[in-house]
Amino acid sequence: MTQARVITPLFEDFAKVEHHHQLACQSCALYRLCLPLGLHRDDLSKLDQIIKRSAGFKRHQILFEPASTFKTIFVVRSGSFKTTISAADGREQVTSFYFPGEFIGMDAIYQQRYLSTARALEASSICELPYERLQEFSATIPELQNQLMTRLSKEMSADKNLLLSLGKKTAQEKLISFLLSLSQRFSERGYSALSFQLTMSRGDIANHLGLAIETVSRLFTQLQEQQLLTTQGKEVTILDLPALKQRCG
Amino acid sequence: MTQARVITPLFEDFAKVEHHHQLACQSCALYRLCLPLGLHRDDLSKLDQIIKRSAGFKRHQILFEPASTFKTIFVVRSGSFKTTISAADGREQVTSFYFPGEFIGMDAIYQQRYLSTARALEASSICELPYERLQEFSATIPELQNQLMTRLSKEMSADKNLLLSLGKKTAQEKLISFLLSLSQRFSERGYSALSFQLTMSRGDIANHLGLAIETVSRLFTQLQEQQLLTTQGKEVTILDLPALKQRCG
DNA sequence: ACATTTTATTGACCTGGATCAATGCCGAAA
DNA sequence: TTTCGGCATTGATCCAGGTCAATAAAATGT
Repeated sequence: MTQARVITPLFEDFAKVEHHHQLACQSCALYRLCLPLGLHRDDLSKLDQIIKRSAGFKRHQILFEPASTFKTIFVVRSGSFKTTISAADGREQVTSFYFPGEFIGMDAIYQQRYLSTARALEASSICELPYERLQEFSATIPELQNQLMTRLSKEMSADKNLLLSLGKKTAQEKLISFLLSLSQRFSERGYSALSFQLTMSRGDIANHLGLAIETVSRLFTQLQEQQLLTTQGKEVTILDLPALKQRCG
Repeated sequence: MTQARVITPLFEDFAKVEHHHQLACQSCALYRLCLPLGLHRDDLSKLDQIIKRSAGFKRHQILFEPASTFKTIFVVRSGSFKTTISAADGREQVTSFYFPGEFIGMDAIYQQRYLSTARALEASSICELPYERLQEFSATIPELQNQLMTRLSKEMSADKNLLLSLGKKTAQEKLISFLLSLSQRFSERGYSALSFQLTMSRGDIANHLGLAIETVSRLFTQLQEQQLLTTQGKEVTILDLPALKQRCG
């Protein structure tokens, strides 16, 4: 709870955006993490004009589903999202979590329709990038094209690392790898690397890592007993980062 | 063995390439599956000039490793490859298999170095696409840029589907899904969808699917007992495709 | 503030697939 | 054609993590 207070200010920065939908990229708190990074001033203002800043999403609200046709890549502006992919019989796999500055929906470019379902994990807002316009712009702005390819490639790298986790790691290694990846991403966003709020449920984490909820719960208990971290509900505080890094495989 | 004879002709088409390294894309047997698809005649000949057709790779030969710096995207011309990603302690996960017309190394764009190791599964050959030149060309050939993004997105889709397999499917469902994906890809390449040679070992399959070799072996036996397919060593013949599709989850 | 629902924890027990251990098979080298 | 070394198959046993069941503790709505 003490930590929640530390985190609040920046979340509020992002949240303010909801009251200024047409806030320019240049003055966005996410600038250095987001698509426009490295673009020239005038290219940026062109880009600015095609970006639609969308109104807020409520917890559990759906951003897109496999049914919907692909037109847009989404960038998280505030809050967080998860994507899930479904088997024919309804079993779901949580494929990724997305935080401010991250792109959602890039797997839809091939096939021109979304492969997964994206849902808000909390009150969140996004920017919409119309993919066709983005493509047009890319022709004249090489740096934009480069950014898009890099983003695709980055998500692919993350997916391949998750494949390694799911295929070869023990339950404890999976959870530790996951927490370290969150820690890394939070710290890139200016939050503490050692203490953060999980915006997803235990169920989401378990599903994402191919584990049962009960196993995740027991692992948290176990990691606390080993003095590696502490939890209070959704808050995680890392006590021994080096030890965790050493145990993630 | 009878089937091997059916398959041979096309493999030979691809193999001939090794004796004509500078064969133009326009006359390549893979044209309709490959990057140049949809490019105009003159754009294509420009692209042709930057592509290096490489000499043959032997079975187990390494195409690239994580140490090597990224300069090139590879396209399989004949044969097949696997990529593996390693944990700190040496455990490896086979992340993908690649067949003619498929792109290897796209996860290296972000970070500008290869994340994985790529090895030939059999005698194989490739085309090298220098990434920087490709980027330059993309600026003037929108269709090329589109093709690249689509390829990235396609591999990402495949990875997400594998995540679903690894995270939520039973051993049998994993193997069936894998075989159906191979069947699909072989048929796209003009081979039989119902009878094909596995170019990878049981060990590679097991590793890829997060299973033990013994489990894969038992599953093949089991699927044969259920009259769903037959195997003779590396050759698989699907007997009941609808039943398999129904059992893959 | 209270009731209701959802989410998390903990314990007892079970099982799918891993591991260990032979044995069989096939292809390359001589 | 024989021998050798890596693959593949099959059986016996084991265990990490799943499932089932009961609380407990948060969220959420009224």
